[in-house]
Amino acid sequence: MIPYEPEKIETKWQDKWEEQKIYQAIDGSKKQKFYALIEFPYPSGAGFHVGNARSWLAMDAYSRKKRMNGFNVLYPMGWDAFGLPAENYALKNKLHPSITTAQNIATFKRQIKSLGLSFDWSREINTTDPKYYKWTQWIFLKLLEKGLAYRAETSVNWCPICKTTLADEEVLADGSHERCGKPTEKRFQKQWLLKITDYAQRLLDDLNLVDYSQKIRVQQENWIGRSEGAELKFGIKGTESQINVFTTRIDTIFGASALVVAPEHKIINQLEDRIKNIDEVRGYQKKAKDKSELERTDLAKEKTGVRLEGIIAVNPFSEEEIPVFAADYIMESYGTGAIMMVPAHDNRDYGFAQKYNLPIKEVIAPYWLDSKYPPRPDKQTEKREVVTIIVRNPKDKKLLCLKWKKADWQSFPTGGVENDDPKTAARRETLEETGYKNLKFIAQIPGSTYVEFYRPHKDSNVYAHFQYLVFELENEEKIDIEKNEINNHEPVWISENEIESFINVENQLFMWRRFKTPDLIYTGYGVLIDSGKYSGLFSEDACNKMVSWLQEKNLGNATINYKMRDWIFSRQHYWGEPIPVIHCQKCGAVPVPETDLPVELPYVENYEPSGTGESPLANITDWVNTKCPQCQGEARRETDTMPNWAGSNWYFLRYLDPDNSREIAAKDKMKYWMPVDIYQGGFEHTTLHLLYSRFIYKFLYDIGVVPGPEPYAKRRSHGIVLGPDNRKMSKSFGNVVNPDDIVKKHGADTLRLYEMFIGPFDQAVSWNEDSLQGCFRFLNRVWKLFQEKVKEEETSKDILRKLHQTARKVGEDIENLKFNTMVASLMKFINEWEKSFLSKEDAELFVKIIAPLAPHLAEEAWVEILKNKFSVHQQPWPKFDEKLIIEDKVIMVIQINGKVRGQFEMDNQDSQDQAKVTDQARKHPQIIKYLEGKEASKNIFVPGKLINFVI
RNA sequence: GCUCUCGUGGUGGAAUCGGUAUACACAACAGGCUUAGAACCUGUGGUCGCAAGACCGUGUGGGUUCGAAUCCCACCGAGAGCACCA
Repeated sequence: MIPYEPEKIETKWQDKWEEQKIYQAIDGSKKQKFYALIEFPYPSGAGFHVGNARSWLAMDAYSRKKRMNGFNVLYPMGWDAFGLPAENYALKNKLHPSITTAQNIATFKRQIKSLGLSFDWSREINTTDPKYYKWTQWIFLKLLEKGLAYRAETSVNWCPICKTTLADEEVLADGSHERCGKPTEKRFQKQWLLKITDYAQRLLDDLNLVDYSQKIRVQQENWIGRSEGAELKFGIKGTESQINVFTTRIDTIFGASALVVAPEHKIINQLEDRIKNIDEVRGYQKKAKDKSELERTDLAKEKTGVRLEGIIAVNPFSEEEIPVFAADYIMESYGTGAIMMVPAHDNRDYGFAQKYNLPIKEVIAPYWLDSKYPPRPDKQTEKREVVTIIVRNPKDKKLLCLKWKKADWQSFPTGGVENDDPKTAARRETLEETGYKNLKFIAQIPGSTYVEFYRPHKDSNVYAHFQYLVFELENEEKIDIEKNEINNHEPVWISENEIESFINVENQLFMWRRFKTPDLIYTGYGVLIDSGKYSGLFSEDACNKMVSWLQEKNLGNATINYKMRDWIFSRQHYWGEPIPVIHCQKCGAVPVPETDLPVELPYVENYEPSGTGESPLANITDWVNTKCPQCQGEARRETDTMPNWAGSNWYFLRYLDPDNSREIAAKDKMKYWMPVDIYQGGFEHTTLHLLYSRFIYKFLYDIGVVPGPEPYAKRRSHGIVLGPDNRKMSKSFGNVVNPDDIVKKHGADTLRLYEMFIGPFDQAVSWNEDSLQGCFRFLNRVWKLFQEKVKEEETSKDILRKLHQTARKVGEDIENLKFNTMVASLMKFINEWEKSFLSKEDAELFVKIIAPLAPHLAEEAWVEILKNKFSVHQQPWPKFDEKLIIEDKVIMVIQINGKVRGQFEMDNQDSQDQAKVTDQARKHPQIIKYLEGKEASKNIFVPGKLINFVI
């Protein structure tokens, strides 16, 4: 037998695949296309690590299977080579970025080849190639033309170490720079911005057009952060001025005890003369401005503010007069930069109100609890003859009205303490420990599960929690509350519309009383109290009615706000695409004419950031000084460059037509290949690259360049690979695993197998080479089997069935990206194969299903051992035989009251027949003793699986 | 604080329209092969019991169900993302 020596076979086939170009995608083929995309890497100095490789390998297996399925597969690769890390690396190593980048790409390509990845290299792209970035610049010109790129003086994040401005997204939550980890500062500077906010709603809506995993979708939604609310005007007493306020909770307006504006708010300048303590206010403004990002995000920080003395706002609903504050917990950039403060129903407002001694007025009552249970030890419970509880089922929002008379409390079907059952007793004990003595009643709502009392947290409160109801409204018949002599034990469903009339009938708001003590703020929806004519309404209804009223009086309107902000598009760096704009004293910012593209990055010796806020390009006078394209006068080029996201926004289009010098890509090619069928990448790019590129693609769609509204039909993300120490693989931790070492030791196929087997593809996994052995062993065994367990005889029926079952499982698992169970099923199969043998034909089937995973071994077995024609990767994916998969014998399980008590084998056909199964099961020796002298009240039968006797 | 995800043997994990929990692999132990080691092969896998078998068992408590890792509620814990977002 020839031993398995991967180093010998792997390079041999890698060379042959390259030579024969078997992985090239064909433009405009008659075959159905399939575009599989992975995020193209930034070619870093150290080469890539096993974490990077994981998703490429997964998509490689996927692409290989799709090719075998008969698709014309495009699986391309390129280089996202612009950006800060390239520049930093080059600075450190005293080499020009273009040289180091080229070197790094060579390393990456060597590594990629050694893993046997099936990329189509004829379409390789590089974002730093002027022929490529010509089109990055072209897109910018189009954005400029449509008014989606603009310049504005903005507060930007500045990193004093890297001497550059940063996007919000590059600053971590603690205010440090994502790359260097050092604190950042705020600076004001003229910057280019892209109006991604114009696309906010479409970016949100069109998530419906694509298949993204739930996690990605939710994160994008949160990032866009749509919130619906109302904008309304508060008048300032004695002036014509008004303050615009945005709120999502207009239903709480009767509880507003102040207005709070951002320190930068324009009202301060407007009414400067009226503010009696203007010096104090100015001082506060200055202090707020000087605060670093770090201080402003400090959670433990107490809220500060300053009252605008002499300014009184008027609540348009209650006509109450309330003070106005400026505070830095209000963001100028979100909403209107002003809020109404409702301390009783907002945690931040509550903290602020306590500090400044403002009234806390509750206007929303939680409505699902009645205060009767349990009696508060610190308060006299009101005596009432009738108690009503309203419970809202959160699922379908139906409301249940329960009413019973005091006399009947003890007669509830279950639960009264009077007739303690063990569970109730235990509950009462728990309650008594918490300080509630003399408990009289623990009522169980009929049909619901039970009423549980517990201490929620911070041992401040005890409140009652009712488990939700399990009833369904069988018919929607209306119930006349007044007439209905409500049966004390029967629940009565009422619809939400009826609640208002119900309240009127009862006219008893006591039932909304709460358990909470005032130091816990209730921020949810509820029933309005102390809110004038809106009292008694539910929050949702109240919001609608209040907005209508505002519209009528022309005081406000329903509005929508987004958290997402415009995208700062300037960088003060050398290693990026120059922004194609010329600044002329006469004409202003003039776009470079399309015919002059690309604006090439000049070669320059000294490319260190200037640190003044200007890019190093500013020093190259003969490049900077130019003529204005409009007036031909003296002018200067824009010296800022684009962020590294610019080149990656649209790269997937360039793969379709990488050498096109007339357009981004030919229309027919885009029409054929787009959209990307599956886009696989890291979860960390969900709100950056993924959202940005969707925006740019939509823009290109609007100007008629691309054929559809969404670039990626399907997006999945993979879990990151952590180092053996469970930390993120990073050079600074020294836990980076280089695939080269593993390839050298065990071969590429072992690495490929292991990366898939290590754990669920979408979850984070830590690298642990213990089970790498198992994968190597597996391949050795497969190798041995091909040589020793392939015979010129027909495969036994049993093993053939298992082979076809495995083929089905492998195919399904690849489609569902469940690579770990795919490997497991292959391993399971060879455990069977070892006990038997396969015919040559069936061995070939096995080679095909293992080919996407272990392409080298499969090719060697296909060509050299089984003597077939090159290449296994161009064979059709095997069809499993439905009939062969069906087992003829099945194991039936016998349960008594749901517990497994025995099992027996029977014919698959008979196992579908309840009578036959019951009959056989009754005769089973383990079962007889259970059934003796007893009658099974019913039995549950699951065809082909089990029978359950209920005694 | 908010949003999302997750919690199963010594370990990575499998099983979710509710139906035999622990597939597959690693490690460990025992045995075989071997001068020896490596490699390879076989066996074992919660507790009690000689055994048949019984009982426990998927973070905790409760519920629904003939039957729950899976569905519902609460709690505890871990991870990720966002964060003074009105």
